[in-house]
Amino acid sequence: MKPTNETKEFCDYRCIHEKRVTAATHDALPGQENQHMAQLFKAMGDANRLKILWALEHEEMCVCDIAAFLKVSESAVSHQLRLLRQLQLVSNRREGPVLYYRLNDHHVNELMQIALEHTRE
Amino acid sequence: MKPTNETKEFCDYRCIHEKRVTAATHDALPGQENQHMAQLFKAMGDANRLKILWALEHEEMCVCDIAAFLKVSESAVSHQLRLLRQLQLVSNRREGPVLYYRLNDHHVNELMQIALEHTRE
DNA sequence: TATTTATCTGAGTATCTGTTCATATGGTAA
DNA sequence: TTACCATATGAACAGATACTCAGATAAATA
Repeated sequence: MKPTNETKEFCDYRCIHEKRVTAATHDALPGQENQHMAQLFKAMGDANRLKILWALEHEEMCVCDIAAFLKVSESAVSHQLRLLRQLQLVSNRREGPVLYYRLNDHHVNELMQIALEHTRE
Repeated sequence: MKPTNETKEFCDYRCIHEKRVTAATHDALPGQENQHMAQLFKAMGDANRLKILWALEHEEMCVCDIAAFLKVSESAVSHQLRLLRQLQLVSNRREGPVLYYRLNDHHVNELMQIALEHTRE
């Protein structure tokens, strides 16, 4: 699949990579930013995590609230919250033994709103 | 961890689920929309697919262009494009045996821009 | 027709992910 | 202290995912 000038002149339907690939490479995101963005989307790309983020957008909730809401175990929720915490999408506040979680990133809501529009078209 | 009114009155640090859970349930997305949104984010939550979408935002490209750009096999690209096609995020146009792919959803770019802002804060 | 190019597809496989389960930690109250 | 509650954590397991490989398909040309 190596395109060459000969093949290009010989037969005009052959793929001509160079220009497009170099253009794409030129406009490409730095690998680090691309990776970071993918990580964000991946975090939002799970039905339960997305429900958590949607709920926390409206009101802070503790782990067992979320577990009851999602109808899954508190352990499962805790694992998901750890992931969201590591990405700094949520933060928490302690009140006695109870941890109240809330959204910690204003982009998350914007992303959810656009995705919602998307589903409604 | 069933919360009851007795426990609530008895000990004020216990979780009080009912109000929050019912509030969250009230504001919750329909399961179908939630699932659809998660699917969109999941599709964008892979480094290679995100690179593809980013590249196609700038210029239409054929499969072997994309493969050369990403430095992965054409087969792998074809599998990823099928996924993106099924979600109607990209579409293609045939020119002889060559298929040129392009973005087919104006939300994708908005989402990428916000995610990019996110990474830069 | 046979051949070549570009792409697609299904099967197989290694890796990643999300859950469960058991256990640990931190805070509160008797 | 001891008991209890809310949450966190690590190991283990099942299912999902993304790649490779071999073969199929569609279009152009000889």
